[in-house]
Amino acid sequence: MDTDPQLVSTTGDAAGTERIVGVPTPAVRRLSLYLRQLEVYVSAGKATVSSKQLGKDLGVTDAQVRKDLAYFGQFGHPGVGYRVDGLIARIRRILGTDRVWNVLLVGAGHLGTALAAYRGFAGKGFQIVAVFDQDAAKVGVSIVSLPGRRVQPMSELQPTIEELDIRIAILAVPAEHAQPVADVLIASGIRGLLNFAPITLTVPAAVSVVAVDLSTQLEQLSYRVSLNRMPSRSGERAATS
Amino acid sequence: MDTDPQLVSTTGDAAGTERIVGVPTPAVRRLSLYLRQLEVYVSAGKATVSSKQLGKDLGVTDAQVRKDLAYFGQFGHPGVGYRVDGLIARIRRILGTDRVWNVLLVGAGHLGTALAAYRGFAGKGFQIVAVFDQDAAKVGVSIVSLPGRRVQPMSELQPTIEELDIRIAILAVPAEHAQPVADVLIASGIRGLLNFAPITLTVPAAVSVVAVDLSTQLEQLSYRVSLNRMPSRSGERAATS
DNA sequence: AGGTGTGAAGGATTTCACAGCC
DNA sequence: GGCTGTGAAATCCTTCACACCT
Repeated sequence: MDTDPQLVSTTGDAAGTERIVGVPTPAVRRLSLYLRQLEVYVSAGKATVSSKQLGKDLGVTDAQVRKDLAYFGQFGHPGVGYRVDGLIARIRRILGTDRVWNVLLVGAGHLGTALAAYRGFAGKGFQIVAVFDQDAAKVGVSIVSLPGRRVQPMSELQPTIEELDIRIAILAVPAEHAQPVADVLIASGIRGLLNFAPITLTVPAAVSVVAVDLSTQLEQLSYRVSLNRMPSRSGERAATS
Repeated sequence: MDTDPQLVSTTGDAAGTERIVGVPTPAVRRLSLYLRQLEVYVSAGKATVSSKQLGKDLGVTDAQVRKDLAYFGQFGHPGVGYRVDGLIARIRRILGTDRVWNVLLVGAGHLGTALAAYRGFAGKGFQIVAVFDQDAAKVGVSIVSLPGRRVQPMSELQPTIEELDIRIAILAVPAEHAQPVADVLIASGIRGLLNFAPITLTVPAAVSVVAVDLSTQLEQLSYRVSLNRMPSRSGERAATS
């Protein structure tokens, strides 16, 4: 058996994600979309929505919507649909965002500072509460949008993680540093990593990694656009992702 | 039949991507990973690699690697493995990155400027050649890393797209602007969109969208980390993505 | 021995279609 | 009439296992 306790992490998709009882990984991904759309309904004052409507707005079949939700319980009302408020609360509970997660960011380069300033996390249950960088030149720089906080040196990682009870970290460092930094983060108690470095991280089984490789995403676009160029026949639906 | 020619685009995953003859969408995603890893081998001076090795480095089975590649042709040599250089060339050809794509960026905010400065695109076949913004205050600002170029007003979109033969655009604008901007881009000839706005874009069938929603990615992490908290039994592989 | 390519088997996910409820 | 929840069927994707090559 070559079952290392240390194992690999790939990009974009859960290659070996521990899957809970019978819930398909894609269903969990769609849950986030449902939530996002439901929040649109709230600002539109819509109190209730059917699987058909929700599916149409998201490019998914109505049966898919119902199945996905049914994996987690019975949230709907026959003849009526789903109560928007209630469903939002249920999905947040499922995703674990019915509370606020303190998030740590490593890497105060261009991408890192953009992420630190990103307005979208608040209200979604995530708050970047600390920023670290290996580069002494960046340490001490104050963080816009985090009044009073400054970029900290890596030496302060462990105490900060413990003090602020941080479980999730965003990795926005150059590829060469990503694995060693990940190792330190994990040793300091981080259980989930959002990795922007274009490498495959190797992490223990108890740690989750979600990878965002921008070049990889553009490659997928390139592939699809190249296909559409001289197609056998044009599809009837939009490419999505 | 309610088959609108206009249809929806979702996040993360190809909900309705036109799929070519028998190639699973996940296989195409992995192609990008294979390519990335093969480039690592090149800098390590490795001339040849087996599906077993490549798979191990990426957290994928060897059979999966062989299957994925076999969808596109016969690239390997029994008893030897795959020639690294040759396979890189073949995959680039398949993904359409055996040439350089001119890419346009809309949105010169925090994220947009970070993307414009991102070093990783060059060498992957992508070059950001123009940056646009609706905000008059941002227009005219010069772009670091694109000497001589400045942020242009939306009015110059169409001529620039035509002049530079641009097919792919990155959307880094606020959610409210994303759909209208996408519409203009498409009307001006863009065929592929990398969308960072947290909304589902509706686009014609001939246009491809790849979506990157940062909050959504964190939600997936939140879900997995929450699971690992009080698990029935700890898995034996790392969560990946 | 070591390795690819691939049909066949096995699993996972999606879609169908319908009973039951409002 | 409209809508959910859900077994069953269909489809899609991954893994097995082996013929064949070097």
